[in-house]
Amino acid sequence: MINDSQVVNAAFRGSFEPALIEEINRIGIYQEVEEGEYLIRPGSYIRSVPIILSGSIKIMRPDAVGNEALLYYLSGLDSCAISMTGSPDNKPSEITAIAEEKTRLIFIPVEKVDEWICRFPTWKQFVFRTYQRRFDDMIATIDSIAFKKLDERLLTYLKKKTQSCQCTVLQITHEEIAREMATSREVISRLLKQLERVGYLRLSRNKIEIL
Amino acid sequence: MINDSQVVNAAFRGSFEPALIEEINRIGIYQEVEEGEYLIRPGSYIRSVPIILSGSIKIMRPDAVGNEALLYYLSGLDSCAISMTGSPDNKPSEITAIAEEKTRLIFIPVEKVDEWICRFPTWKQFVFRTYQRRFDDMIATIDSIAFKKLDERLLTYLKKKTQSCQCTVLQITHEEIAREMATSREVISRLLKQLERVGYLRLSRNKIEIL
DNA sequence: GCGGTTCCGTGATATATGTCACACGGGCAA
DNA sequence: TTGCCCGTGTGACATATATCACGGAACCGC
Repeated sequence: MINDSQVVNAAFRGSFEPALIEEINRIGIYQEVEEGEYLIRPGSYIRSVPIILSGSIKIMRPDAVGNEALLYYLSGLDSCAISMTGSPDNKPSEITAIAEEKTRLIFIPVEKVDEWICRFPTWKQFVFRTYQRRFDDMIATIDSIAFKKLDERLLTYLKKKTQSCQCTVLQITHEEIAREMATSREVISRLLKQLERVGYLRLSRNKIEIL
Repeated sequence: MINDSQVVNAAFRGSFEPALIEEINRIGIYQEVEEGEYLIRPGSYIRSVPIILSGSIKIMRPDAVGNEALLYYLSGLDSCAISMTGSPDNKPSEITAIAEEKTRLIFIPVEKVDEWICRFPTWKQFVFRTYQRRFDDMIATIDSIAFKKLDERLLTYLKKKTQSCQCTVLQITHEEIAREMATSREVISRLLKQLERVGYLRLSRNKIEIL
């Protein structure tokens, strides 16, 4: 049985200075979430910032009528930039965060995020790198929605998914893919079937096997 | 004739502490750009961060084959978050920044952006607020591309545009709108005509008058 | 005014995507 | 076994957007 601080130490060693790791251990709140669990819902207030130790989280943007668009995934040692800024105007969140698989993370209160920036150079670096990555992700998302056709988007979606779970068999329904890509189930079914005919993958119930 | 430091002082008074304003005056490089001028092109390296004093800048994302998508606008006291992170890996820019009108700005070298964060609390606030705003903008952009039809997007486009220039007459061609919205000229012409028939605006060459 | 250029309007048509309707099959529970 | 959901496959059709083709209008330099 691994205890929390061991996990934290292992994750951060090499990235952060020892004093910072100690602070994180002291202040941070360790948590494990199961696949499908919600970390953030739109309307909730964000008072602490999650850092992903292992597993992965998907960040989605829901609209008013039940659609959602996938913004980006978070995985090892990433964090959610949106929640970083102490949101001085105290707006509620506009996004949803859902665990893609069993995920371990540690929560840092926003005040600390702020405070550490000046105390620990590696933390400052971390915060900025996180922002940068999220920007790049969002730009990539805009790119693909604005310029690509659905079949191409579906392909990159499948690629990212397999990368993030490190496997070739996805446990997922067409319906769910459709929601994440803000389209309809039938369309995804058809495109997947096409990819199967081409030999790119094999389909079965609740399962997509990439070849 | 107003000199640079007067402009800077006027813009920042109230937002920044005097010592910081003095630093900005000492370090920052003041510049004026005319409408249509490029500030950043994809492929160029960003070594300093612009803060807009007056006027406005649009930030676009070009793709490989000549399309572009509008990411967001910058105006008074905004800054471009993308360029803020000293980009330690030194990647070239992936975006384009173009002046929408005659614009005054001041460039801060990236090292200073970093350094000031710990020296001046209001600067830290400014940097984070900037990130936050850009995130919100990008999410709004994704929202509208993913969920809205073109006619609705066109409407919000026109609204933002009139807001940003503080006027009801837009000097712009259908072609340009089309490029910013990543669609084709004919489509925009048709939709605009529709809006004219409905009495929402009046069209003439190079000009759109909102009613 | 004239010729060229840029912008705009608009029909016809193509394509991509969204929607509806329904059938099939597998699993699962009673 | 029976019946029922859920996920899937697929045809038919609706709609939105893209593309092509053209003509005409406004403007610009001479």
